Amino acid sequence: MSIRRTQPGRPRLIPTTTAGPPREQVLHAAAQLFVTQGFAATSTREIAEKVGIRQASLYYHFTGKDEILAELLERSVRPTVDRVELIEQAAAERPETALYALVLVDLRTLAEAPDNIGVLATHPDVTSSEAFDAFRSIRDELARAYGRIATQAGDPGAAHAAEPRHLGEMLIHLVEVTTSLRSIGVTIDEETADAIASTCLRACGIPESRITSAASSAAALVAGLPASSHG
Amino acid sequence: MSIRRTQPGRPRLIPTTTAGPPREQVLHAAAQLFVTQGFAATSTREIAEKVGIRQASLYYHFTGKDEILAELLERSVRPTVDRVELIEQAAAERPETALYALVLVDLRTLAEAPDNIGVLATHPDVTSSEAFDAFRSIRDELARAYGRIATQAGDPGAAHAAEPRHLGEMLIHLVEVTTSLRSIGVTIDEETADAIASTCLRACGIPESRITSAASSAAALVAGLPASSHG
DNA sequence: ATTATCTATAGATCTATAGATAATGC
DNA sequence: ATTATCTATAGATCTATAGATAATGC
Repeated sequence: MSIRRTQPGRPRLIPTTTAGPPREQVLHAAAQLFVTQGFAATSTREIAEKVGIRQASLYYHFTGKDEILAELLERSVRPTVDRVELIEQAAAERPETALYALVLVDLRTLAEAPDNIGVLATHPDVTSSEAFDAFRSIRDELARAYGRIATQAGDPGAAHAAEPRHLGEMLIHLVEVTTSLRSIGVTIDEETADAIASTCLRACGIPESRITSAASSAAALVAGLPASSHG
Repeated sequence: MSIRRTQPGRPRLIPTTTAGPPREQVLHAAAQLFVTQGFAATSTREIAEKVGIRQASLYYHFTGKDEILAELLERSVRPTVDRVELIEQAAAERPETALYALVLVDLRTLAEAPDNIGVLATHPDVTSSEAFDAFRSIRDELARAYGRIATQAGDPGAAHAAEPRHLGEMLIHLVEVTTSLRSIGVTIDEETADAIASTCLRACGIPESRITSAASSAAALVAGLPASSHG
């Protein structure tokens, strides 16, 4: 078998050092810059420089800067969204187990996403531009799922009984501590994940005894979920 | 006593409708735009338009866009920072009371700051540009204070014993749920503040009984703090 | 004289398009 | 022919400065 010397297409001025398809190289470079500097503050020229191609060459792979970010955003939630329906089915019987499981799954998604792209969701560029409406509605649906499950799991006639929507927003925020920790170099191990998940349940007013049992049954529930279809 | 008809200086093309000194008008308009769209995505022209002056007129009040954001950032933490030293003195004897009090003070600062400017601290523009080094070092010192107090208050030989710096970062993040809630229209009442503060202590591994007593003594401690010197 | 605006604009971007070029694939 | 780059650039910004102007204050 012969080794392919070069790729189709005009060669780059600076030969590629990174592996992988050019589109992925662009996403990776853009992610690093967006996460650290922000979307609006990052120019297409910077992205191209990081990849090692000319600024205009980006437009062969993407219709524009917006499309690059849209793709990164989508990837930062897909693994969670793919599992949320199955988890919510479990909520009817054991809501606090479902909540714990949802938190674990979301934590893992954020912890494993390349370049810590989970932070992008809270960047103001994303929350203000229409270009990311599609992502925002996905994330909104996730927040509502959090709110529904947490409302079922939480102390029923308690004073804490916030609106589901608010509860959902709060839980999403708590889970995002993952991205804060990652950005200062902390790796999220299983113990940390359990501490965060427990904190989420406590914030919903769920008593300790139920948290402990939720933790073990959630671990089983998560282990039983099918892998995400990355297509 | 006669009413002053006009102000010194050339009149604006569009007569001012908002009260207050022009510098404050600029800060207010910029805050609204920065918070919703982000710093990099907001042009000086947009700020000027919102104020009702010409773009170039901004530069009479500020040396540039950076200075506007720097001032807003400073205002978003000053009330907390002004009180942190007194609170930390209390930590030597009753660390969990001090931690609860610090969270309450910080929550109130974020809840009462105009235009929800507390969100700016996490915007990527702020965390990446050297122009805001001064703010970042203030906020860093606050995070370290959180970490020190929480480490004193937390379960001493527990497995949770994270590094003080990480603990501080986590607590800062938890408190920032305030800005998330404000941005979806929730007003932070006393009950909500207590729920958040308790959650913070729980996340540090402090048992319920000590949280309850910390809550009441912290309320007294906070009430006894002098007002911030807004100069 | 001082204050706070205005007009006009230089110079530096930045995004996206048009069209050429240099590889491989058939 | 197809693929993936390149060069060149139009057009639209955007920030900040220079200098004029129209008020009040003394």
